[in-house]
Amino acid sequence: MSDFDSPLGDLGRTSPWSPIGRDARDEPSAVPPDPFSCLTEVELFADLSAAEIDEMDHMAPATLFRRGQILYSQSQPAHSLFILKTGRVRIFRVAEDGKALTLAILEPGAVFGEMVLVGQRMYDSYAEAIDDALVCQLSLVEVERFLLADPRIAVRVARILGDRVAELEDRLTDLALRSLPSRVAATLLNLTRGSHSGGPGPFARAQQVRLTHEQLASVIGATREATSRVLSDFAERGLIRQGHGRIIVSDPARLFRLSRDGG
Amino acid sequence: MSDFDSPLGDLGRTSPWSPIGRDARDEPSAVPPDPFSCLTEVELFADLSAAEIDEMDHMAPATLFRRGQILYSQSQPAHSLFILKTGRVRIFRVAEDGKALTLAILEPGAVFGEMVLVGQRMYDSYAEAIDDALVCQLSLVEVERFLLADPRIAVRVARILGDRVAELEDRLTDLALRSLPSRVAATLLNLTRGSHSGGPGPFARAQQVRLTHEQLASVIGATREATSRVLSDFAERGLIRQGHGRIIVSDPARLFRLSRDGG
DNA sequence: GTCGCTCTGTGCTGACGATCACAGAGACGG
DNA sequence: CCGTCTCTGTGATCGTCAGCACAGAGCGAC
Repeated sequence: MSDFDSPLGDLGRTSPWSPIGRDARDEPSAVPPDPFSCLTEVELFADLSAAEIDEMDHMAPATLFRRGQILYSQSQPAHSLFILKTGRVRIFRVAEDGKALTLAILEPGAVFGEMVLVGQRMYDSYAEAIDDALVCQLSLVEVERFLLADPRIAVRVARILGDRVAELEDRLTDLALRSLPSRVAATLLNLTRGSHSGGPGPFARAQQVRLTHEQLASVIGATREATSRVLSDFAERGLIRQGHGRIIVSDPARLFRLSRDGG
Repeated sequence: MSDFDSPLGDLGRTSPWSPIGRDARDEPSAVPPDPFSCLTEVELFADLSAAEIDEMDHMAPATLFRRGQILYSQSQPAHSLFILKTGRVRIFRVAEDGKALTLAILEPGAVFGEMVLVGQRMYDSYAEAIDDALVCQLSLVEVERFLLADPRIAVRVARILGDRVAELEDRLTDLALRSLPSRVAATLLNLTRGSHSGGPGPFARAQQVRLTHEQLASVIGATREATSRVLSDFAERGLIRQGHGRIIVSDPARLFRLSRDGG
């Protein structure tokens, strides 16, 4: 029951950052006493009154997922809206051969599972905690009652989806038209600026990307090896600095030029 | 004034299906006497009453764009919502080196330029008439007054954008994880099913894709030559039949298998 | 410390697809 | 019909990146 019934073969655990071998056998711990708000500071709900937020908070239990745990998958699809409180979550898909592509890396304050809001199922996608992550869930029923009825929120949903469309179009053209070095550069810049996700931070922190080469490769759509080679090159040229599991962008301007010149 | 002021170099007209050399120097003809409705049969407006539709129709002048004409571009961005009445339109982007990727091929009944609804500009994207195309335009001001205020419409906008997100995620994973033959197969299937776009037809016509290899290649994110080779192979295997500028899908089932097996 | 792990660097090989370069084949306009 | 265009087929070459294999490097645990 805890194993995937996905069409994936029984590949070794060497498969790069794909979910095989890391199922959710450990029950996510329901966070016991949590009278803290899941909804404040999240842009989606910015229009709600304090009373409304309060009411919804009671319906949104917080759950702690440990690093590596799967929040949902094909075999266990989600029927709720998620709000990421702390930690990071990645959304990804897996091909028949076990290779994975990361669709998004979410920071605190992000809302995901939005597809249930507009009646789509989330095709084949997985969500996994990158760090230990505290997540609030709103069941579909409440979501419909509260959100879709409210025009202000519907507009916000549209805006969020619009942003997502723009981002996906960017990534699609990058993948189709740009060289690997360009995509690495572009992705690094995105991930540093990416801390705008409605998070509580006043503005972007240090230009630091806390990902391994493997994780980054899965966002870019390339192998770990190729990505490592590009990053080493960038480091030699002084564009970035590296340290296990983190990459510091030291010359964003030059990286930006590189991302558009075609590498 | 009629030439692009984009960063594109002056490439020869050999460049594949990119906008160079095909500007909109011919003024689009305003269709003179057109008391016909732009909005009926378009799902976005399904919730409006007959009177409301009538009122909006008066604000949406129809314009005829000839095959090859550009409806908008970076240099001439659009600030309106478009409704495609007849003909086909493609949305595409162009990289610095002149290579283009087609983001969407729109059929009659499609609404585009939706990004203005949610406050984004349409980054770098072009729209071009594939055939002679009749298009209605709603200026941003009216759009805001009528649409965003109406919760029913806001929800529909969200739904359309949600569909678009799902489609883009599919294409992104295909491009990242699948071989060229797989993508060709998947794209052909998408384009035959794609005739559901709210068009007036009772149901999908013949399983026919009216595109040249070049046009298809630009959707897939590959070169014309590579695409041609794959298509020839498919034809030999009896999966499709070909005729200048059109491809008939004769064995969808086998194509579907091919699209998932990795080629 | 020292074992074990993940993370990173790097060489080699091969395959897929881009690129270049034509040649034949339909379509279309006079 | 005949010339011109666009569309398609196909060969040859070349570069990029995937795939594999392994070695060293940092980090945590005990």
